[in-house]
Amino acid sequence: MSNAPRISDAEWEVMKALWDHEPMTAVDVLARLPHDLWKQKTVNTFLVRLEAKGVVESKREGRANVYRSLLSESECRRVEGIQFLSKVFRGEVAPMMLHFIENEELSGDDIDELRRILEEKGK
Amino acid sequence: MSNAPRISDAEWEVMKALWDHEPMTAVDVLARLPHDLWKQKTVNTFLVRLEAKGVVESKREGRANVYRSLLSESECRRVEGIQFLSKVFRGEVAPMMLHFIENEELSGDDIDELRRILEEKGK
DNA sequence: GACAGAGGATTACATTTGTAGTCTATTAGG
DNA sequence: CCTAATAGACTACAAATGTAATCCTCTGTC
Repeated sequence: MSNAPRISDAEWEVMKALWDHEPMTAVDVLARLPHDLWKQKTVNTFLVRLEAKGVVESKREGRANVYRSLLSESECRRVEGIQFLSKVFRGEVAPMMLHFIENEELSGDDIDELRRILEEKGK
Repeated sequence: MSNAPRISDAEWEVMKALWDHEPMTAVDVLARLPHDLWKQKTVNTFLVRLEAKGVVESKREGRANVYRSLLSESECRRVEGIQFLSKVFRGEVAPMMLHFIENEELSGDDIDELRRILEEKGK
C-alpha cells in the first residue's frame, strides 16, 4: 500500500454518491447527484477516470457497468485530511482544530460530544 | 466581497513563504523554499499568477519586484477550510473534528487546550 | 561606451480537470 | 427481422496547474 491517487473536487462528488449506495450503475450515480449540475456523460467520464485511478472497479452486468469503490470513504478522508492539514496548516493539528472551533458553527451537542471524546482521549 | 480565488497546492507553498516575511522579492521567496524542489523561474511564474488572481500585489523597487499579500493566511485558511469541509465531510463539522481527533496525533497538551477552549465555547 | 549578468516579461508545454459530444454495438419492441 | 433507443467507448477541447526556458532590458564594470 499506499500511493493514494489524487481525487479531484468533482470526482469527490461522484464518489460520495457511490459510497452512499454501492454498487451502482452510472445511471444510478447520476440519479443521486443534482441533475441540474450533472449530465450523464460527465458522470460516465468521471467513473472511467476513477477506475483508471484505481478508486473504483466496474463489472459488466447485462447492458450496464456496475461500479463499486475500491477505496473507502474513510480511507480517502484520511488521505485528504493529511494533505489539507499539511498544505493549509503546515501540518499542525491543534491550530487547525482551533481554527474550526473558532470559525465553524458547532452546536451545543457537537461541543458536548467533542468534549466527551477529548475526555476519553485525555486518559 | 468575497469571490475568493482558488489557490493551488503549489501556490500555497509560495504563499506560506511570503506570509512568513512580507514583503519580499521573488529571490527572497525562493530562499525560503526548499531549493531542491523549486527553481527561481518557477517561483516567478507563481508570483505572477498569484498577482493575476489578486492574492498578492507587486511594487517595483529598483531592479526588483517586491511582493506582498493582499489576502491574509487566516482568510485563505477560512476559505480553504470551508471547501475541504464541504468536499470531504459533506459540510459536517463535528464528524470532521472527530476524524482528526481519532486519526491525527494530538499531544496531551493539545488535548488539554482543546478541552479548555471547548469549555469556554460550551458556555 | 560595450558587454555581461540579473531580473522581469513572455512563451512553452505536458498533465489534470471539468464538461461533454460522437460513434458503435446491443437490445427491446413492433 | 428491422428499427429506434440506450449504454458504453472513444474523442474533444478549454482552463488550470506544475514546471520551467527564452527573450529582452537595465545596470554596473572595464
